[in-house]
Amino acid sequence: MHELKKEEEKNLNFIEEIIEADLAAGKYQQIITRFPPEPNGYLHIGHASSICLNFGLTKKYPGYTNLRFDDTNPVTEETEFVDSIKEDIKWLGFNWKNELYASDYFGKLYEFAITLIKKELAYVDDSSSEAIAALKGTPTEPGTNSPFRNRSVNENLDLFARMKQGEFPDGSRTLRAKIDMAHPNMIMRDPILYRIKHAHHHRTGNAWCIYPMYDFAHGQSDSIEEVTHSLCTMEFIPHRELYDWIIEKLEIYPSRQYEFARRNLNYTVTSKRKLLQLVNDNHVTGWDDPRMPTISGLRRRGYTPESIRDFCDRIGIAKRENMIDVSLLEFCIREHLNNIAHRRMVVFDPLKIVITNYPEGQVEMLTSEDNPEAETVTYRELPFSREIFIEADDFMEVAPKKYFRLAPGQMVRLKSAYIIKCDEVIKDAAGKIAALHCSYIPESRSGSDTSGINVKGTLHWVSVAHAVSAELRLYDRLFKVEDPSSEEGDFKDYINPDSLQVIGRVYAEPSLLQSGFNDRYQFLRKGYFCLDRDSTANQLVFNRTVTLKDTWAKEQKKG
RNA sequence: UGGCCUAUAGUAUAAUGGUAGUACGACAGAUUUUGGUUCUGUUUGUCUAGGUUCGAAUCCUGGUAGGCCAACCA
Repeated sequence: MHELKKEEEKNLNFIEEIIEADLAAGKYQQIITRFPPEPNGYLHIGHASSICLNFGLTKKYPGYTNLRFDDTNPVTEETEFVDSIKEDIKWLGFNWKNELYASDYFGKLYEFAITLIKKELAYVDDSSSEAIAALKGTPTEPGTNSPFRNRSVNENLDLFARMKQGEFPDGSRTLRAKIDMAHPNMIMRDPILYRIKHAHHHRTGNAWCIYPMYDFAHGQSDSIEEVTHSLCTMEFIPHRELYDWIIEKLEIYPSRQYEFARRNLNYTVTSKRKLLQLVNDNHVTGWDDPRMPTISGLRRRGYTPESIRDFCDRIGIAKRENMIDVSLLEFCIREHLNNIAHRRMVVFDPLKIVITNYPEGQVEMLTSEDNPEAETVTYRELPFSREIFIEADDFMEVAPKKYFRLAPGQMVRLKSAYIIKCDEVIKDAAGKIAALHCSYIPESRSGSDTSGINVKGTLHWVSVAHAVSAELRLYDRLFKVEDPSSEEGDFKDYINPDSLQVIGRVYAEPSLLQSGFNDRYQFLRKGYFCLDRDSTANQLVFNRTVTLKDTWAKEQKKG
C-alpha cells in the first residue's frame, strides 16, 4: 500500500505570507485592500494583475477591497476613464466594497496639512519650480534649505489659507514637508505636499485651487479607509518612508505599504503614456483596439475574464524584474476557448470542388457537434451539396511526403460529411487551378460510415450555394521586438506593420448568421473568433482572438 | 561616485537550513473525423568568490549584473 502525499501545497506568494502571519498573530481580524487607479487612461493587462491580487486576497482571506480613484491631479483626469475602469473591473469578475475617490478626502487632507504646519513640520515655500529643483541636490549631493523654510507657524497658516482662497497664481507657492534636505532618500528632501492649480476637477469642480500631491493623499486615504495592506509597484519603494512619516506625524491609522514588481509582457508596451501615444497617433483605432494590451482591447479581441484571471494566477507575484512571454497568455485563452467555443466551418481562401457523382440540385442536412469537449455535446445542422469550397492550401498538385490533405488521386474526409477522392484538376486558360472534380463515397457519411476506408486528413468545407460572407480581422503582435521600450530610438519605430490583416470576404457556414456578440467560436483548423462590434445586419465581422496551435506550419517552416 | 530593490531552466514562479519542483515554451512519440484537444516521455537552472554549518538556492561578507530614486505626475 503506497502513501499518497496529501500535503496541502501552500505555495504562497510573499504578500500572502505576510497576511497569513499578520492574521495568525492576531494583528487583524480582517484585511482591507484597495485598488487605486488614476483615472487618466484605460486599464491594461498589468492592472489586471494588480486587480486580481488586491481583490483575490480579500476573496481568499476575510475582508474586503475598495475601489479608490486616485484623482489628485485635475488636469489629466476624466470621467470617461472612471467609467471604463469600473466596467473593466466588473467585467474581470470583481466587486468592490466601496467606490471612493481621493478627492472625497480633500477636506480632511487640508486639515491634515494644517496639523503638520502647527507641528512645525510643514511650510509654505515661495520658491519657483526651478529653484526647488536646484536646491534639491542630487543622489550623491545633499540639498540646500529653502530660504522660506523657517517661517513662523502663523505665517504658514495664513499663507496656506490664502493659497486655498485662490489669492496666488499657479506655481507661485507650494506647501512642503519640513524633513531633511540632506536625506539620502531624495523623496524625503522636503517633499511638496500641495500645489496650486486653478483647474476644474472632474468631481469637485472649482471648489479647490490647491491639490495634494500623491504622497500627501495616498497614505492618508489608505489610513482613513483603514486599509491594512496597501499594495503598489516597486517604484514606490522610496515613497514608503514618507508614507510612514506622514502617518506617524499625523498619528492616524497605520496602514502599511508593500511593493511588488509590475508585470511586463513581451511584444507590447504597458505604460499609459505610451498607450496614449498609440491612440493619439492613430497607430491603433482606439483604447479598445483588439491589438492593445488594454482590458478593453483584450475583451474586444475575444479574451474571456476567466482566461485573464487564470493568466494572472499563473504568472504570480514577486519582486524581481520580469518579462512574461505572451505565449502564456495565449495558452490561457486557448485553454478556456477550447472548452467553451462552438466549432464552425469557414473557408478563408476558397477552392471550388464539384462532386461529380453527387446528384445535381440535391441538398442534405448534416449534423456536426458544436464542441466535442463539452460535457453534454450539442449539435448544429449544415447543408451539403454538389459544389463546395475547401481551403486553397488544403490542396496541392504535387504533395510532399507527409501531406495529409487533398492531392490528385488522394482521399480526404470532409468534416462531418463524406470521404472524397480527387479525380481531376481543372485549370483556366492561364494554367491556374480553377476547380477540382472529385467523387464521394456514399457509404462514408459521418456517423454511418460503412466504407471501411481510413483517411489521414479531415478538411473543413462550406457549401457554395449556402455560404454566407463575412469579414475577418486577423491580429498579430503589435511590436516586432520583445521589449520596444528598451530598443534604440522611439518605441513606435518597432511597431509591427502587419499587426492587422483584413480578409474582406470569407465563406462561412450559414449558422454563423445567428452569431451574437458574446458567442465564442472556433473556426475549425483556423483559430478562435468572436463577432466584432463593427458588424452590421448585412456584414458579419469577426476578430481572430488567437490562432490554433499549428504543428503543421511549424513542420513546414523547418522543411 | 549616495540610498534602495532584485538575482533559481528560454520565460514565469515554488522549495521558508535537509531529495531543486511546477507551469508555459521547445523537442520526440501515442491517440484523434480539427496537423486542434488529450496522453506519455525528453530537454535545460540556483550570478560569482569566500564564510557559518554535519548540511546552504536559503544565513553572513565581498564582488558582478539588472532595476528604481533628482515632475508643483501617479
